[in-house]
Amino acid sequence: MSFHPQGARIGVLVTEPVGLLDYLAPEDGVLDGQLVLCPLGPRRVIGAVWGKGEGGFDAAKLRPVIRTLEAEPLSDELRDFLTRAAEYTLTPLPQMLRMALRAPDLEKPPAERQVIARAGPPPERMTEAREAVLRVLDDHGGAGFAPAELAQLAGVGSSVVKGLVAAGTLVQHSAPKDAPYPRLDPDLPGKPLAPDQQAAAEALRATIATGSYGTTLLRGVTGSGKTEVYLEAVAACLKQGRQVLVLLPEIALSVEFLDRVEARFGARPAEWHSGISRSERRRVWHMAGQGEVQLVVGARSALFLPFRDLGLIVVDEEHDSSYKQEDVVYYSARDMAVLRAAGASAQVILASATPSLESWVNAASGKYARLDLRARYGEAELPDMAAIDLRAEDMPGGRWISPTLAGAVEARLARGEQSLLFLNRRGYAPVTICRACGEQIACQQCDARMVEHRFQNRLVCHQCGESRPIPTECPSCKVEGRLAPIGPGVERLAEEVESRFPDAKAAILSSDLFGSARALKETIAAISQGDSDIIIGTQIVAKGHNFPRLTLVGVIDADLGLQGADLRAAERSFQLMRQVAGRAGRLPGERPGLALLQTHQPEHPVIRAILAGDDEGFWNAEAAQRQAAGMPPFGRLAGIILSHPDPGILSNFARELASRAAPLREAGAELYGPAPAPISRIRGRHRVRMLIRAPRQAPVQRAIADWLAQLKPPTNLRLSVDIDPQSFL
DNA sequence: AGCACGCCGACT
DNA sequence: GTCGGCGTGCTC
Repeated sequence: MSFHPQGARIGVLVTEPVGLLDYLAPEDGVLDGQLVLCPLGPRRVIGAVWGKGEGGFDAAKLRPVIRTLEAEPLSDELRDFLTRAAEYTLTPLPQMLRMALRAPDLEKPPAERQVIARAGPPPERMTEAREAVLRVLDDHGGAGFAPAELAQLAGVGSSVVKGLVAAGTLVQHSAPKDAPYPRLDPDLPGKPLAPDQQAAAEALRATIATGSYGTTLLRGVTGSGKTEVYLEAVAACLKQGRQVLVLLPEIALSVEFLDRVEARFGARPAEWHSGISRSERRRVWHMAGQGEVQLVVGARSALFLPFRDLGLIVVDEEHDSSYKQEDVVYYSARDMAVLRAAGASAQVILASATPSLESWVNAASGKYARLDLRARYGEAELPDMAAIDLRAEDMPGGRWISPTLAGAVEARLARGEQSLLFLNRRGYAPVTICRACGEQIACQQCDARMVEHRFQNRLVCHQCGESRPIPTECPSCKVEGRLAPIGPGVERLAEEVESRFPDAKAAILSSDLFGSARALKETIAAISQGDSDIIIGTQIVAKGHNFPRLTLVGVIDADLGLQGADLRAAERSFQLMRQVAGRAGRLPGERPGLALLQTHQPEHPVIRAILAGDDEGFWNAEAAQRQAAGMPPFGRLAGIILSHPDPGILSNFARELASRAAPLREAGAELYGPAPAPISRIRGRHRVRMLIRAPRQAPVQRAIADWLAQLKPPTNLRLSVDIDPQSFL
């Protein structure tokens, strides 16, 4: 971290897209990483000192930095991380800096507040009110209360406090508003651990002791106590005096988590997410830089906090798709955590019951260490599972419930138990075809077929939400009355249930059929009370609702997620099927629940793995398939999205780009597209996308940068690059 | 990103 | 004749 004396030429990274600019160091000089206020045209902007100046700019035109800001300089570690993250994600460095400077009022001096402290002897005239004030102060060890706060706690007016200050008993002075966080005590005893938890905790403590980088995949189902285990690693890291970051996918989880931290370490950690107040945000940011916060619990953006000495990052529920940011900057928090930890000589713990394939493969190859926790007592066991081979069933057209499944439903009806029929397809029919000309009605904006929603009497595009009334004549050949719905959605399935089980009470759970979350909740509550005999649902039923009398789950089309262009289809399908099947419960003293999967390919590896409850087998099969296809994590993908208000300009530019793919090919990468993006138009901007696939070791980022540098995009064209996209349909 | 400059249409 | 639309270009 070098020092630049006054008047020296320095490079300053500003958050404007212009990026690195040269300035003259201000009076008293500056350090690398220091935050400075700079003149930029008529404006004043914040930047970070980024080494010596480039030197290309006319020395006579250099302007001096206005002043340095009162904040800890960004560490070499953080600046290095931002640089590497920018290169990895192909994000402009200024935008990366923006993420690291997400604290309010950086240009202002540290906020202060007035606090009261004891200063002299008791006042000559003591009153009841004055005694109350002094008692409160003494009870709290003379802690720094604000005047109003103190008066309120003592149950007196603020004039009493003022009077005591005037009498010299108390003194009012200013103190920094950004107070350090209460110390966590890692020496408090943790919960007693079972032997396998103990062993895992010991292994994690050993990785912390190395003081260097490493990543561990911690596998454990809900209830296996993985939180207790990684809290032991947190304790070890805190004992070393290093900071810890715990990333959680949802804020909702954090309240419970904060309580657990408090129970374990005696105080609450700092929080960082979109819901915290301005002043709290500022406090966390500054305290992270000063090393006055030991543990931050946060959303993915917490990865960009200016930690002084980060020793451990825990990514809880590492497979969660919300870790992949897909709006302003495209990045995967899991990958960025590893990147940051590598530069900070910190450890990473990826915790999950169902790890992503990426992490699983990294663990299998030895790149990550791996620890497994078994389920604890009291966990629901998986139901009995079996496939129904649809090729061997009598399935007349327009029917989707096989005789075998129907028989199982009848049996539950007879016993007064509930059945769940799962079909992950909203609406009545996914395809509407013209029997005269063969036309399938498609969305005009998207490359997708319109889905009939009979309750709303409309055709709806599930990509962009466009809808129109159901026509009676074919939009292509204009023939009347030959349009026919093909295939089932939950609404159509409900129709079949009604005709086959006329005496049963059925309920449909589909996200589009409820106006509000509350209406949905009420329906779910009613079902839980046993109001329905047969529940027909899309994937919203997978989300952990508990239906106590539900003993049968029938998956109408287990093949649905297996094919398709999306590379994560099987991965998601596996997790979804496992979750749905898990809804089938055991009644007290009865046999386990039953899950039946209707399929045309019972020998499919994914189906077999689901039936066998064989995670290991599934991930092996999935890994082999992705490897054969050269898909992630064995190959690399990048998605390019181009948008422009004018479709003509957009497609011309996209074609131009596509025709100059030589730099990509030289790096071993292939370019696919351009094709209309899944959402082909957003707020008046047309969108197309391209996909790049490359071998794992190929220098993709470099190749893409070279490729894009060939053409200057027309004004108003927006281009974003998504390295390692999660979905690319 | 802002902010200025600059070059063409509908108003006092 | 001017006010103002937003395309283009610059900021150390």
